[in-house]
This record gives sequence, C-alpha cells and structure tokens, in this order.
Amino acid sequence: MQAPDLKMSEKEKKILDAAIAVISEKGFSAASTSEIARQAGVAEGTIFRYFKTKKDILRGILIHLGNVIAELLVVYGLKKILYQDGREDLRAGIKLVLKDRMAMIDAVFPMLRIVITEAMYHEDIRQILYDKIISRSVEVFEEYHREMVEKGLMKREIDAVVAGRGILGNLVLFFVYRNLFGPMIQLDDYDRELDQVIDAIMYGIAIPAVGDKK
Amino acid sequence: MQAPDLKMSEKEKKILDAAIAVISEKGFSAASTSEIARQAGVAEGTIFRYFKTKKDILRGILIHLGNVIAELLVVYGLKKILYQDGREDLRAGIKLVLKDRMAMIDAVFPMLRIVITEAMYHEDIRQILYDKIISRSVEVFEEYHREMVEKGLMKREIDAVVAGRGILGNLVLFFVYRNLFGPMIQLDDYDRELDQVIDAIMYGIAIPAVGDKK
DNA sequence: ATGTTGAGTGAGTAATCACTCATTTTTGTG
DNA sequence: CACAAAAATGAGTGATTACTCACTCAACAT
Repeated sequence: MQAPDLKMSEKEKKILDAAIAVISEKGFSAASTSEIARQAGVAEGTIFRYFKTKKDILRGILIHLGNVIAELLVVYGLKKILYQDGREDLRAGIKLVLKDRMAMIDAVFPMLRIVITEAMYHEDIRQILYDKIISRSVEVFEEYHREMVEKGLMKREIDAVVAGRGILGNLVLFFVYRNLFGPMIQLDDYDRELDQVIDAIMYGIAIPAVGDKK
Repeated sequence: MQAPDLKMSEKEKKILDAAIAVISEKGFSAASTSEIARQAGVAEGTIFRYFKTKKDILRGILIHLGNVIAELLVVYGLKKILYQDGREDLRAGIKLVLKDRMAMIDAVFPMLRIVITEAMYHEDIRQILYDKIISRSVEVFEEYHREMVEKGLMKREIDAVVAGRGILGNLVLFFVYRNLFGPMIQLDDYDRELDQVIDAIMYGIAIPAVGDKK
C-alpha cells in the first residue's frame, strides 16, 4: 500500500522527470533517449542502467503516475473532499471536487497526456491504467454514491458508474475546452461556467414535461 | 462547401487509406513511410508525389476527416436526427443521436484516434480540428438548442456549449468505457445503460431538495 | 598503499528513418 | 505507331535511432 517510488535513487528520479518532460512534449515515439539523457544531465548509457528498454521508461512513468496520483491524489483527495466538505451539501461537494480535479489534472497533465495517448494504442498500458487508477477511483465513488443515495440526495436508479462517468465526462470536456481550445475561443467566466456545468450534472439540461416525471 | 476530396485520384486515396490504417495502428511517429507505401501497394517515392512531407499526410487525414465527418456526418446526421425525429420528443431525439454517434465514432475511430492523439501535442492540428469539425458542430447544436429552449424542452439558463459538452462528455466516456476498457470489465446491457446515461443527461443525477428548486 | 567494486560514461553499431532523383513505365495525342 | 509528357519507381543519402560495451574512476576494504 505504500509507494514503491521511495526506493528510487536520485539519478533514477532525474531520468524519470526528464523523460516525462520530453515525452510529454513530443510524444513517446518522437522522444529520443539521447534527448532524455541530455535533459536529465546524464550520459545516454546511464539511462539503460535504470531502464532496460525505452518502453520500460514508459512503464516507469505509468507506475509513477499510479502511485503518486492514484494513491495520494485520487483516493485521498476524493475522500477528503466528498466526505468532509460535501457530506451534507451535494452541490458544494461536487463543486469542490470539480475545482480540485481541474487543478489536479492541470498539475499532472504532462504525465497524464503520455498515459492517455499510449493507452489509446496499447492494451497492456490500458490494463495498468485500469488497475492502478480507474478501478480504485470507481470504488471510491461507488461508496460515496451509495451514501448519497441513502441520504436521498442522489438518484437510486442511476448507477454509480453512469453517474461518476457523467461527472468525469463533463469535467474532461470542460478541461479540454478551456485548456486545449481556450486560445481559439472566447471563454466565459470560469466560475459562472462551472456553476452551469454543475447544474447540468445535478439536474440535467432538459425541462421535465408535466406528465413525464421520470 | 463541397468536399474537395472528390478531386483525389485513386492512388492518392489508396495512400491515404493505408496511412490511416498504419498510423492508427502504431501512432504517427512510429508509422514509417515505407510501411505505408507497402500497405498501399505503391513505391515509397510515390507517396512523396502526393504528399510533400510525412506531416502532410497527417494534414491530409485531418482534411479528409473534416470533409467526410463534419460535412457528411456531423451536420447532415445531426440535423436529420434532431430535426426530423427529435423535434417533439427530446428523449427520443437524444437517444437517436447517441446511438447514431456511437456507431459513427466506431466507424471513424481509426481516423479519430490519429487526430485526437496529434491534437493533444500540436497546436496547429488542434486549430484545424477546431475549424473543420468542432466549430461547425457547435453551430448546429446551438441552433437545435435555441429551438428546444423556445419550445420549453431545454433549460434556457444552461448555455448551448455547456449542454452540448455534457452530452458529448457522457458519450465519449460511454464509448471509452465500452470499447477501450470493455474487455476488462463486466458490461451492463447496452440499451439499459444508454437509457440511464440519457436520464443523467436530461434530468441529472441529483434529487432536488424541496426548497432548492434550482 | 593496494585491490575490488560497480555506477557512470560516450564512442560505436546496425538498423531504420524521411526524403531525393536518375531512370523506367505508363499515358495521352496526332 | 511515334513521340512527348506525366507518373511511378526503388536504390541511394545523410541523419538519427535505440541500445551496447570496453573503459574510467571515485569510494570503500584490507
């Protein structure tokens, strides 16, 4: 349950950091080991003392992300926010989570971009991603969802997976829209837009017909 | 306004198809021009008659996707479904759109995967993606949203962009969950899950408090 | 002092890359 | 059929790639 990253030597950490920077900039295939070495301030041969192959570096990044993010941020962060601040007030809880997650995604975006990209192409990477991050996040949210349903704050008839995916889907597109396409479009006020997103998540975009309660 | 793809020679089309297949399989940087040529059944030199550089092939794929998808599918498809079948019944309209889009994403996934991946790394690719596909889709949805608001079926206080992004976000994660992580998880019945997704989109995941109508 | 160890090095290696161009093949025209 | 123009070819090019390995040298033990 503890992070196995701790047994990383200082040099290994420097190589990993450099690898994250370079690969996140150019993509895995376009990133050369020589540039990673230069950025890390070590000889190229040194890299292969710590990572047998280039693909092993990618695995190292994934594991690193899994440990740092999944353990420290996803689980701990979600639990703290949802259970402490968002226990009574669903709207406040969701808003906190969304803001928190936006900042988090921003912070780990270099790593995240690498992992997402490679997960699109390689099943083995996808499997690690699922085991290390997704499945655990689902567990946490399921617990929260169960409690909210019991409290009468969330709909019982919508599964936790569907509900959680809805939140995440809105969050992801919100992030993409703002951070990737931001320069190309006129952006609305951040908080105003976020409030709308939360409204959409919580109460939907449709006006219920009089006869059609569900 | 007509698709400039029509002036594509048969050989150019073959090269483009091969490029899509190979690049979608291994990623842009890892895909070699020699393999694309082999797959297309032409000499390597021939590729560079039609595309000045390798990056031009990528641009070609983008343009192709822009023409085929944006014109033919996004605009036509959305309009047809939303205006003919979904004009009166929002739920039926959204369900048709979602099912239709799922099939569409499935069909163009090879191309889409290339574009999404490269868009994450290159601003110029992102710009083309925005101009060719996103901005047009937004326009179409904005028109639909305006009409639905006038009819009293959609909430006025939620912007078209937020609403559309909510739908798309749900759709994207639904697709990813099923098609990318499908093999790793126990999948629910497709239609049952889709109905839940639509419920979440239309009416949200929260139960409104008695005093908190909004 | 001397010996042993192993982390660190960087020139070297074969393979592969995107791209070129002299040559050949195909096509269109009178 | 003859001829010119266009299209297609694939061996060749220099650059770059992931990875290797013979070597260096600081840090310790004896």
